[in-house]
Amino acid sequence: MESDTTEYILDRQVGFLLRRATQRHLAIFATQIPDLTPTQFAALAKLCEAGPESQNALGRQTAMDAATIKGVIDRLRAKGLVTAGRDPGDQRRITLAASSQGRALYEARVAQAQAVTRDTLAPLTESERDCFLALLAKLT
Amino acid sequence: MESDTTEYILDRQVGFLLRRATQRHLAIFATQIPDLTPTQFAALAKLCEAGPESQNALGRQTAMDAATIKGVIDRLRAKGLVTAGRDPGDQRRITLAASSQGRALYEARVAQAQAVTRDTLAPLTESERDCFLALLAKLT
DNA sequence: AGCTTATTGTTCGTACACAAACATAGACCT
DNA sequence: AGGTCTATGTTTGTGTACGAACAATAAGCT
Repeated sequence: MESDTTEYILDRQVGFLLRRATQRHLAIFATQIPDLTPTQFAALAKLCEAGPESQNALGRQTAMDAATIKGVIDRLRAKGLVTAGRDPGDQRRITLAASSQGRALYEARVAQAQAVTRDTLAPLTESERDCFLALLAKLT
Repeated sequence: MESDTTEYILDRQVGFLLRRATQRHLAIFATQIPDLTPTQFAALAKLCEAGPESQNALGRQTAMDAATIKGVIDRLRAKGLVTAGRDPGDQRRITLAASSQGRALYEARVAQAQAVTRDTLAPLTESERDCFLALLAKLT
């Protein structure tokens, strides 16, 4: 039996499906939380949940490289949601913390953020959801 | 029993996992196919598999909006992989086709492109793979 | 102390991704 | 024919993403 190894079916490639699922997810996120992007929310959430941190360390925890986290933090600082100061013990470090405004906004949006995950997974049944998340986590 | 509805665990949100899985996939793609990006390859592949098409139509088939597909096609044209001409029947349309160079490059890379999907799904077992792809396709 | 190496943050260049506003061209309808 | 609606492509602006190169600082080693 000759299998069609030469045929490339775009719609069956993981990358393509991942891209489409991400597109849908981003649309859902933008609907639920119009005033923050997913990465901005992730950074703010980490600062609120885990406390002050250096910029690079925060980037590592939120899976953003140094160049990316910089842009995200710049925008959060411009919005007054995050404050920054030099670390007295290490002159290279910038210590970041959520401002009171940032914390308030975070707390006001957590419920919607959880709704985003719910809505994104809505096409799946309860058990499919668990299965999907477990498998997705393995591809990290 | 009080459930922690207020706690937001980043690492359990679909969006975060999708982003990380995508990051890993992009890294694998860049290793296997350094001379094209995933979107560029997708556009080229569609043109090779499905034949000439208008720019917007190609965008729809590859899940890119008009602004995005334009940039992708501009870069493919700059590399000489895609040729473009006005549609005689509809003066708005740009008819795109893979050049002979483009077709040759595509054929030389299909095997690697399939390896990308294989490598990306490598952490999963055979049956997990099918399950995952089926569920992922539902979130589209 | 002096040298080396690693870490932190910045900047630049490239490439998606989408919203919004725009110009042009077809299609349709009365 | 004239008017409306839709489709096609372009442009601009904002926001991720990442690689590469860089300066400043810290840490470790001899």
